[in-house]
Amino acid sequence: MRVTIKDIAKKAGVSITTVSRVMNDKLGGISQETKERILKIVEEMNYQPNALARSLVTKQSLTLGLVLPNISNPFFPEMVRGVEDLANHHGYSVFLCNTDDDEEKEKHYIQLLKEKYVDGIIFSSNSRYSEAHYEILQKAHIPFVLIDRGEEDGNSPYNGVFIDNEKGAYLATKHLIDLGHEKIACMTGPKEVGTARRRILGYQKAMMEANLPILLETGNFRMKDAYTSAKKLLPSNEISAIFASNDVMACGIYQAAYELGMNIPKDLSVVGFDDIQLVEALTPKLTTIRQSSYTLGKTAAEMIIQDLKKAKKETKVVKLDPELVIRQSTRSIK
Amino acid sequence: MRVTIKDIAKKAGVSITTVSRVMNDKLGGISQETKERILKIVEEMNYQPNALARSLVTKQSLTLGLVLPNISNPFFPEMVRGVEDLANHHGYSVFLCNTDDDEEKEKHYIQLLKEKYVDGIIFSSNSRYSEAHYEILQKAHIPFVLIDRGEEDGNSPYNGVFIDNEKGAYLATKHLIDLGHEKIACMTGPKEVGTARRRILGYQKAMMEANLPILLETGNFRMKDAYTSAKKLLPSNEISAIFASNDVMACGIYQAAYELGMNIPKDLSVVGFDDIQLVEALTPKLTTIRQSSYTLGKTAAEMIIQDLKKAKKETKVVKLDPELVIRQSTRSIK
DNA sequence: TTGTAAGCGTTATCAG
DNA sequence: CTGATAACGCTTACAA
Repeated sequence: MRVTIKDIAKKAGVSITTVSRVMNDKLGGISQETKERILKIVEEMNYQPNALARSLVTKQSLTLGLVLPNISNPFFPEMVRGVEDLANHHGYSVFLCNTDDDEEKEKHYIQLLKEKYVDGIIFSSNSRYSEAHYEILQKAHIPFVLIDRGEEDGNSPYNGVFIDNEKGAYLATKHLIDLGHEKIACMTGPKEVGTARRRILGYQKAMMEANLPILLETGNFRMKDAYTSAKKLLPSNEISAIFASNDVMACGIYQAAYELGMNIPKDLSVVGFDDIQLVEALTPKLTTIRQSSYTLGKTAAEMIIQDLKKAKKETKVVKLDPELVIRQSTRSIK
Repeated sequence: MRVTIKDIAKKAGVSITTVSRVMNDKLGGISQETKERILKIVEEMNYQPNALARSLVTKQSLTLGLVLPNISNPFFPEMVRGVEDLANHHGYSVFLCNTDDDEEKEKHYIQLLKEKYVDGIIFSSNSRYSEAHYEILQKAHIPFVLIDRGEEDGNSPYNGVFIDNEKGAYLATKHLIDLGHEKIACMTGPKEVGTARRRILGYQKAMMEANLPILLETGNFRMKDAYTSAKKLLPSNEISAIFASNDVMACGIYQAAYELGMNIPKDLSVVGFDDIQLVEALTPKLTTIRQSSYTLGKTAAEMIIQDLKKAKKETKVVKLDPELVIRQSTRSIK
């Protein structure tokens, strides 16, 4: 049996109330002497309060739920780390839930988290935008904040933290334009995915500003598809640069270029999006748009924890700025 | 206020005991009629039992703690996924804890997990083997299983799941030998790290069996160090193959070879270790040793959950078999 | 087939 | 400065 507050009280010859007070540093006013005596016994008996019992009465579990599609997707680990760091810093623990973008699993987890009495949920939903997900969340009556996905409708009625995807794509494209490129293709993600759409928008904006022709080619956010598309695209056009709307696709393009005997950046400049770790291992190192998923996670955790403290809730949406990281896959052709 | 068992009982005109019984499918014998009535009300009022309260009396939280150095390390996400999948399958949730290999944090988290009343802990400790970590765990009196790290002393007194590192290195080296290579170098990790040492052992075993000369070069498990070492090593020797004891170092070797104008696999065969995701994005694709971290996680979770069910505890150590994945970075020179 | 009541380990209220 | 005692939401003998 585990040591409980009762055991401490008995051994110290005081009431459990008193023990509770010293454990929680309640100002109540406890003589220095008893305080020290109790603390010593606590130490001796290696007593740790039962958080379950405590939460039952205080009505807060100091626990958050983190719901995301799949931690194995290289985008998420950093984000998780951000969440965990900040949560822990504020005394919160976090439950990790992988949904595989499956609505049934999402439902299941939200219910589970509710049973576990989490104080808040950080939620990254299915890529395909759907009100349904958020309804489930709403119904659970647990404060939540969306993360990464769900940016699409500007005036979101929910708390959220996102990356400014349009801006990122704009920066990437602008970089190529500034280097003197004119035939610049955009390898896109699936059109139904919000982040993919926003990136296309950013590309188009930059191209239109420079009065250059739009050239879209779909790669579905996948290495293989990007490889295939590039294999077709590159030989037939005089494209001198590609903006790949994620890094994984940039890898596919690297492969295609390699097989076509094209040198990057000599014959082809490439910019990616994400700045996932592997990108530094490529030859040449990939110039890309960094979206700090760590900051994303940290910000989301911060938001929800602050929210929990406040009485009056207000909806807040944060958009983080992406950043161009110039490495070796682009070159000036002026 | 949240709906409680009382609310349901009142609305259904029964005692809370009865409600509890239907919620838990206790055989007790409940009339079909009342059962259905209660279930309907539960549905209507969207009632979910409070797991905290339940755990308080049942003495089990259906919760596990997963303690690891850093989820951002590309080795872990898959492992986490394995743990989570299996845990969830058995109705367990998991708390994620990042320790950064810091002993203070480890202590902190173990205490926290104890407070949260987790039923078991899956623990991946500091690379440097130290009894201290395990003592802390022991003292918490929570069942635990070590994962990945801690393999070193064969007759471990603790439950654990590991990869057979020696065997993996042996397989890698043997593969190169079978291809006809004779001057095979081994790029090693830090000698103090157990996994690194075991991989050296495997390499040496294969080389000695074939009567070939040992050639060790340290790369510290890091890309940059491997790059530097390779840059020095490759020009001066007639090395035709390298076994890199992790994939990240293989990347460094790729870079060095590229800059030295050596073609992989024409001029140099390379085998890695880990099979991290990025490896398929390399050109040419890396031949490597796959250690299924997913299985690692899954097995660990399985072990601890089984352990929780049993009355008589017995220490168990599982060693998983690594697997050679042949891709395009090696070639026969017979 | 159902209900009463004790108890899980805490905190919070109120009294002294 | 300290202590009874109720309460949190649930499960589980034991009764009926």
